[in-house]
Amino acid sequence: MAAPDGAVVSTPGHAPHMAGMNPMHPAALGMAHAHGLPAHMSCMSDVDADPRDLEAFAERFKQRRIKLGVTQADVGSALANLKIPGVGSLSQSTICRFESLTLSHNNMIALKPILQAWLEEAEKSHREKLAKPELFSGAEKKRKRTSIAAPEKRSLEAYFALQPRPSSEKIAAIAEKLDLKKNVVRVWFCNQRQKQKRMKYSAGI
DNA sequence: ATGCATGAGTC
DNA sequence: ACTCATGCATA
Repeated sequence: MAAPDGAVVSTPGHAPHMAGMNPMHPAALGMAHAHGLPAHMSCMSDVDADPRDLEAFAERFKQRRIKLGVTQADVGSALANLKIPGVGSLSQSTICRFESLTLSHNNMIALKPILQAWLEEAEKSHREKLAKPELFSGAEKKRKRTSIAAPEKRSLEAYFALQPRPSSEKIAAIAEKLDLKKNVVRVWFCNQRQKQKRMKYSAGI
């Protein structure tokens, strides 16, 4: 259950990505600074939502979403109906991560205005519940998810602690040692690094 | 809710 | 080859 109704979606098999998160992303333009902070930081960014606001919003968002009896997946697909330029649908995963703040700060800031817009629309038309026509249900290619066993995972974490960015050669060596595909190891390191940058556990915020 | 994966944009 | 936003599949 993905693409709601091949409307704004350009590529038939894939939802539009939010290509590069520019500090001036169109979707993030509507939110300026809503707090009365005395600006005296060296670098001035128009779009600076501090973590408190994001945290508060994410929480209210989830609470109201549930109040409306809407699932994370519902929100994701409903976003396409907002017809916001450059904004298509999102997955349950992303909505979930937004609510739990497990996204990068920049990602949170880019998504906030979009989800805020949806929330307002949803609460406004609370009475007139619209039926979503589920268009396709074809049986497509199933991606398989490799599962790294605990022992291997522990080794990877140990390597990561020593060297978060191993060279290609090093990755190959690790892969062979753990009997894993080199690509699996490479992706694991990428994901591990990305994990460190997620909002909730990031230091300095 | 979260692990592994993809793809666009960069460097 | 990496980062970043994002998602399918699965626990």
